[in-house]
Amino acid sequence: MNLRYRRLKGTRDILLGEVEKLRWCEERWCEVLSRYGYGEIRTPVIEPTDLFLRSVGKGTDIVDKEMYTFETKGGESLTLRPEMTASVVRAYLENGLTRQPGTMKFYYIAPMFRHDRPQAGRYRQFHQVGVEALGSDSPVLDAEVIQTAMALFEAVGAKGVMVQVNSIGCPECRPAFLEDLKVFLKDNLDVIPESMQGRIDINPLRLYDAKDDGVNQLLATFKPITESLCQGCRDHHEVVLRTLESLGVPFVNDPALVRGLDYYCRTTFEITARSGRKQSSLAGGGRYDYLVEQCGGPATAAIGFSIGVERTLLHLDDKPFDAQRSPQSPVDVYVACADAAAQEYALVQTDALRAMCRVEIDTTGRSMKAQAKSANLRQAKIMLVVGEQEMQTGVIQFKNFANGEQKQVAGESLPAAVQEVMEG
RNA sequence: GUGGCUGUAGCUCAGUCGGCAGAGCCCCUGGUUGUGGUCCAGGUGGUCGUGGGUUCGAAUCCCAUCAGCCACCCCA
Repeated sequence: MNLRYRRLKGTRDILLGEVEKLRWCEERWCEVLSRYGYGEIRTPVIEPTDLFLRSVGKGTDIVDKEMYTFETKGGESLTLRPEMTASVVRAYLENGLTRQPGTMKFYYIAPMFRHDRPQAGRYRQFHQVGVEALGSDSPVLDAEVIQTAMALFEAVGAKGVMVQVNSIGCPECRPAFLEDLKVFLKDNLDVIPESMQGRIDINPLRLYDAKDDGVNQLLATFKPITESLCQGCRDHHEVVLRTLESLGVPFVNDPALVRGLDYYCRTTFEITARSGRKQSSLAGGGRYDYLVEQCGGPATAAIGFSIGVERTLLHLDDKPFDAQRSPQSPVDVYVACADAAAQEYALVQTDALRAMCRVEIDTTGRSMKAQAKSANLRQAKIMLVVGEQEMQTGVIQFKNFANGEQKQVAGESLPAAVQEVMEG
């Protein structure tokens, strides 16, 4: 068909079968998250551009080339959120939650927007399920947060997921490491592809992200960041690893793991799935003890993560749902109508049924055969037939699909008759 | 931003050497003058992604272009 309108690149329509699978996952995730003490938060999808510039950070791909940014008529620069952490911190401050006692724990399942080139498990509008816990600097919380992420995968039956953990230090110990790293990288420029050389001064840690073999081998010869940590970070990291071990969370300590966002400190982690192709990185997160303060609030330690919903679903291919099932919703009672007058009569006569079950009135004017076929497709338990004769007598044809029996039921007795079948 | 693959009916796809545009499913109608899940018969539905070129003749060959998918990059 020559379509006049098409969906935008990297966006998609989610039809009934997949919606049900999504909701199945979401219900489990909400349940798990509430058991870990999280409450849902919903924030606007648009925010001031500056919120992301300053939190996620210039020099990151997200800010430099992936944000949906536009200007309003008033000249204000707005951005469709590319991630959730900055919004949650903003909301935390804006709603005066800094004075709440204890740790504030938020979760979200929400759409994000990034102008990437789409591919399997990667969209321009995609969903993340994630958490943000603000108000505690305890390494025990780090371990609990990582365990929470793993629990979310387990809840939907994701197999073969593994955590990589690292510590990238704090403003006290990281600068010295970064200086050493820069010097080291510049001494070995010939090994580093030109496309990556620009990062050395802006964000040298990101070289660890490179999948270039030469760079990887080069960095493997450099001292791991975990050996450059200050005592505080070192102790913190040790407790995180120890607690994860006690919890039985499967993890590997990976000093080459960094995160692409600027605000992280100390604990960072990533969760990957073992699978041939597809997007193997399913989730990422870490500590951000300085972000709240940087956003104008009181010094507040915090940690969070987010999971890519689409790629997690992709990884769940032994799913309990049939993606090919009918895109039409199931009903309990299907009302076949002979003509327009019968439709009008039927709508009024069956109105009371909607208090107890799902009712579809066929207003297509097709043949009775076609209408009955649809009743079957919609998995109806009962079909009512309304035509001229029924309108005159006030008695409606009532067919029970389960046993094929058909009887006549007066309009006022319909609710009782339907209820009997529904309960049987 | 770079590379690979694919575009034919609503869906899944055939289409040989360049020679009438096809199948299955879906949908509609009828068999059953008002009744499903089985069956039978018939029917609707096409800018062969788009534009150009070669040719007596192009879905098929050539060029361009657009779209989709996949991979790199990066990320979730």
